[in-house]
Amino acid sequence: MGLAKTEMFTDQQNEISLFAKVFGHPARVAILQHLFKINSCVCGDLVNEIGLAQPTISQHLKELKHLGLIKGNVEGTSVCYCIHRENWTAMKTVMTEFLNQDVIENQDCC
Amino acid sequence: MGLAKTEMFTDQQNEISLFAKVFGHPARVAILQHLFKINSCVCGDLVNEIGLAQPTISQHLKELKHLGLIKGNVEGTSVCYCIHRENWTAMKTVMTEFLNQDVIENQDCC
DNA sequence: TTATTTCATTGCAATATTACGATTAATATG
DNA sequence: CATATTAATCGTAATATTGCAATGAAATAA
Repeated sequence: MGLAKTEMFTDQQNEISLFAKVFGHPARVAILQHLFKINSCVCGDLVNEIGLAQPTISQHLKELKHLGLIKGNVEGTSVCYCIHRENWTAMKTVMTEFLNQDVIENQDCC
Repeated sequence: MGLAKTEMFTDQQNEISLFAKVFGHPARVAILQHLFKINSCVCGDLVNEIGLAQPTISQHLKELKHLGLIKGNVEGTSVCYCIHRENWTAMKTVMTEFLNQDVIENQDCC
């Protein structure tokens, strides 16, 4: 049914999977890396930078904004985007805790 | 259309998105957390533990195994699963580098 | 006003994902 | 042997995702 049964899982598990899902497309990874790299707002050149059509980029930006990872500000006829640093840090805490579950060596039994 | 244009992105960007995608479903997050929690192999009770049907769990396990994050070993009529700790650590390096991009405060311009 | 620019939205086609019933394969047990 | 147990695979339905052409909305420029 193409539909995750979220009610069977904890809020934490659903939150982790939502953050992970938004990173699950290379275009969104590329957009975020570019925003970090220029370390300020980007106005307009993301379409040239990434190489997908303008409506496609706009859709990816919408998803990133919906999760709160970026901010968008209208600036004349263009819109400036940048990382939402507070929310990024909060997301990082959640994801890092998941990734850092104890990895005890020589406990493998398979 | 329904298909990511991976050839437009770097290997690193594609790798990050592949790891993220597998974490993009709460059932797979729950499976991994359970494997870490018991800190050994689990034989069979994942279906009871997670609450989805057996073919569904089997499919999620297949994806985790395909990415190398878990190991499966046949043990009589059942199969034991556990975290592939080496590969988990390698994955963690890639993901942590992505998450830890510099977050410099007071640089926001929007 | 009439372009022009920039980005969002709509609508659609192609593909992917999720879930599970039915079945199969493999091993164990009586 | 026959039967149970366990998990993978097949097939399919429902839904989600991706990508873009066409269009729309809002601000600016001529």
